[in-house]
Amino acid sequence: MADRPALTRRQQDIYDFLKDKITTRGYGPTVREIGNQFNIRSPNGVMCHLKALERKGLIIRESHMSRAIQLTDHNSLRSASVPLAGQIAAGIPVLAQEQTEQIDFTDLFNDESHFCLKVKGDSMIEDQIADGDFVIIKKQDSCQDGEIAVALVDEQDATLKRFYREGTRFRLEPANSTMSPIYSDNVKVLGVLVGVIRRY
Amino acid sequence: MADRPALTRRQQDIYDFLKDKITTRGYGPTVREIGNQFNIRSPNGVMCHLKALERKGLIIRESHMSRAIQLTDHNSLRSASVPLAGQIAAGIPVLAQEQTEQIDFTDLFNDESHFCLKVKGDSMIEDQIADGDFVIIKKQDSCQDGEIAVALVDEQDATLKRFYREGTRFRLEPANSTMSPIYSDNVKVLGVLVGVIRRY
DNA sequence: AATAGAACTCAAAATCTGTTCAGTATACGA
DNA sequence: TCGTATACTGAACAGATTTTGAGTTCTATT
Repeated sequence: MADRPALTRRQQDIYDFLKDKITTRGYGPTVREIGNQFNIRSPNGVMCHLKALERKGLIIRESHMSRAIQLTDHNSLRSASVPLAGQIAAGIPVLAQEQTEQIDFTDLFNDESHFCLKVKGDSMIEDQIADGDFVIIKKQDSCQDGEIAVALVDEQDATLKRFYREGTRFRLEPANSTMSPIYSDNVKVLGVLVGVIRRY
Repeated sequence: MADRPALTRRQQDIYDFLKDKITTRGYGPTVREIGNQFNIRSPNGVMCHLKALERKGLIIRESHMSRAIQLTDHNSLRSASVPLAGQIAAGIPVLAQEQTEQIDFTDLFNDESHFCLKVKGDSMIEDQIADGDFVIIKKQDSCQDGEIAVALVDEQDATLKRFYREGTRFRLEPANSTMSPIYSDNVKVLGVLVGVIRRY
């Protein structure tokens, strides 16, 4: 985005404080709260900094309104979204010049219904799930045949596999032709795969 | 989490309004702003709702402080993080009973320096990047040999490949044994791969 | 019919808050 | 040395804001 003028050490500290309060608490500090934090006894001492931050484009304030401080880059830290620049391919690649679209991944990050597991091993490699990947699992106690699920086998071992019902027993099929399926009568589904995240 | 008492229609509307303001603007509304939004002429009419929401555990307020409304589930929507429940493997799987750790993916979602591309085709399939995956690219105009990068070839075609310098020319190598590398003198790096996200 | 809770109106008090005005001190480049 | 920017103190004002108390209306329940 726009490159902003350099901040002084003090201004940076205050900006960080604002950001922290807004993101972790949900509302910003008052002028006096900031002063209290940094041992500035006069509200005007703080006003001076806020004006500097606004002048330099880091925050936007609504005048005469308490705590009405917006961070100009608030949206970038708010949700799990990134600009979608287009598609990219092997033979005929496309890269949109200006990315207008934003793609949102917040659905993968719902604390209530999802959890995350780090993958160990290559048992799902043919489904492009590699060692070290993080899988996002939606909690549910059943799933359909063929879905990739986290299942607890014999009340003991949890594993990520494709899930199939075969009469009374279950088949847990790895996506790796060098491995064999697990068969068991005692399989409990913990959740189904809804996402994969890999970091480089 | 804890299941909360049911809200009335009105309370739900007001809660949604609070949530919207806090997440999109960075600071919540005042009692009067809420009243204005819902045509409640008296601040006390709003107070009544806020007290109900606090009693039901959806918000926490600091008394006598303006806009000092916290959403109790603020953290769950704030950042791109999910509980990390442990590791999961083929042979010897581990699933932590209680997930204490939270794993954070916000680093992948920095609007300023990252962008996202949807992958088309199977040219990187052997690196477990499949058709339809989203790749997170960190903007930079150079990269090291062997890194996976988005590169513009002949000022025309952008492509995701492993990047190698070979004297004056460049080699862009697909991770697919059925495909051949691209060779060109005119290659411009747009960014390097830092993450992959797949949704099911 | 009586009771209770939700959802308000109106008015007023007690705080909070942002803002401004008048100065002070320090560092830094011209 | 002068001017400028940063970083404050202290005091005071005007307007915002939360909170409370006293009632009213409506709806659903008993």
